[in-house]
Amino acid sequence: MDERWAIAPEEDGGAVLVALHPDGQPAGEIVREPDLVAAVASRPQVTRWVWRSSAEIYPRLLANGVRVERCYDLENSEGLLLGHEGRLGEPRSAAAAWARLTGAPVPPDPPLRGVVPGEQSSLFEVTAEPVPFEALLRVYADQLRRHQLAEYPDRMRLLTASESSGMLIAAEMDRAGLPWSADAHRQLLTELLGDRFGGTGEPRRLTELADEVSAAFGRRVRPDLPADVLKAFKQAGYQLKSTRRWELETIDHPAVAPLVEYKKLYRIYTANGWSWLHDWVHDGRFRPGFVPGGTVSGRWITNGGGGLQIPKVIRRAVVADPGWRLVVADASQLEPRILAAISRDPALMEVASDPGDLYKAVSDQAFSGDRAQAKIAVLGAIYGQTSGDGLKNLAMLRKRFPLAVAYVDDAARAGEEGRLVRTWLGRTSPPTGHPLDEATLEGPPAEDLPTDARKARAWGRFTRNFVVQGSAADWALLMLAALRQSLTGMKAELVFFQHDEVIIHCPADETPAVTNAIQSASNTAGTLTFGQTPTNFAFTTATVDNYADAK
DNA sequence: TTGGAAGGCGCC
DNA sequence: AAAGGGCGCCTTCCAA
Repeated sequence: MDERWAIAPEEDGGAVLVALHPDGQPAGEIVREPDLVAAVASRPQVTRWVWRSSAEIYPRLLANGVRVERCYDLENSEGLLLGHEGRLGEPRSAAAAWARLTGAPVPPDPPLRGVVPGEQSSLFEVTAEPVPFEALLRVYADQLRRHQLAEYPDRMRLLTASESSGMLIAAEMDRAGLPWSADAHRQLLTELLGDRFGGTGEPRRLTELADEVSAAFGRRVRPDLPADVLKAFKQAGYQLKSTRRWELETIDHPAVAPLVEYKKLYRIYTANGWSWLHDWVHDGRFRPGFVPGGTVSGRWITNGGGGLQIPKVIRRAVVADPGWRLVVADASQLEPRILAAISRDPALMEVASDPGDLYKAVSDQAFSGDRAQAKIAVLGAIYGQTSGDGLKNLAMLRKRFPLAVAYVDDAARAGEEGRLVRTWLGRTSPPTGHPLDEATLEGPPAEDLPTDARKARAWGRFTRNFVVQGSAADWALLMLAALRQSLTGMKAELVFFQHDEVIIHCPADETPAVTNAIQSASNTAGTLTFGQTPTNFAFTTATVDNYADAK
């Protein structure tokens, strides 16, 4: 019933494959077949395919109408195992893993990015070094052994299995695409930005706003040059540190309003304007190129197109096909609920057992009904707030939810002391010295602390957030896998995923079943990931024709 | 010409 | 209320 096979493509379109024992050893003869797609399609009894890389194989299967139930993605799992072993950043290709097993020189990974807009993502697809099939089998067996050495082997197995499942889902979502109306998008752009000068030039509205800014200063000022803007304000008697919106809005000057509006529209023009539409939307679909586990914390990224940063105002262009609907579902206040589950704080779990407004419930417990204060305190604890009311409120939070606050405080201390932290399922933070810490630690205003101490603090804020954000990503993978499972046999398709939100495109008559599937996937994921806890991972679900109507 | 850093802002 | 976590993308600026 749990039948697993290893498979590898050959250059001529064929494949080599073999049945496997549970310990990864071959359970029969290695066979060669002339057609990879047929080899998979003719073995529906196989419940898990072990392969080097889903990106290498699965798009081809999907293009030929073949779906698989589960897979084990060797290179993705190698990355997770290396991370757990404190070796994040070492090459994770099958060739590298094989080289480490044999003591040969370890080849570096091929670069991750650089795909053409609109094409399928292609991790390791182009330049991956070939590995003998036997090497693949050996690496697999060794990975099974390394799972056993993990801090929590069962959780580690769940992690690699669910992220492998994420790989399948990513490929399926990219194949389906997010329904996108180019006409609606163009109409929206014209409403917001006006006609373009000469048909393809700068939009009229941007020109007008730039003129208003200049008029307010009494001289020509280019709003997209921060240095120019700062100089102009200085001459007008305002000493600003930056031209960030929140700082601009603290002063009273006639240039502020048109400037802020200009920035907003300029951003839409450059990031999601006509050229974006041309590059990224084809045949009524936007295909972002999802990359599961693309960030160290396990959140997904997209391979170009800014797929996870679609501005709210642009969502008007996401339109269901005729007779179809979009079921838009997002997990309510996910991160505090995750914190409840991982810290096992009884009071916070009690609060999180209610699907209703969590911040309201916290404020009833600890902030005499002040929801805003409660929200600041909770988010401050998760993010590592360093100043302001959050600190004062943190004391209150600590009193009522001691285990929850201690959990993130411990993670912060671990980071400050240079130790690793892990998500619930075992995804592990990068060691200090990872390129990330240089990037993270620049910046903030000079404190009265030596550089080293400031860096340690910043790294502590990172590890503090890592355990919550990353465990949320753990949960999301299992939720997606469960949801995919319950959608099999239906016409409904998963078409979008963004951290704590999913969109399913389905025929109108399937919407009740889809809505049920989401809540049950959420419950399943909660128990599978964290075991039995009272925590409720509530979803708010909206059935709409247009994404912009979802909230 | 190209590549990286910095400024800024979109999403969660 | 303050500017704390994770990202991507576009721009300008500057050095190679």
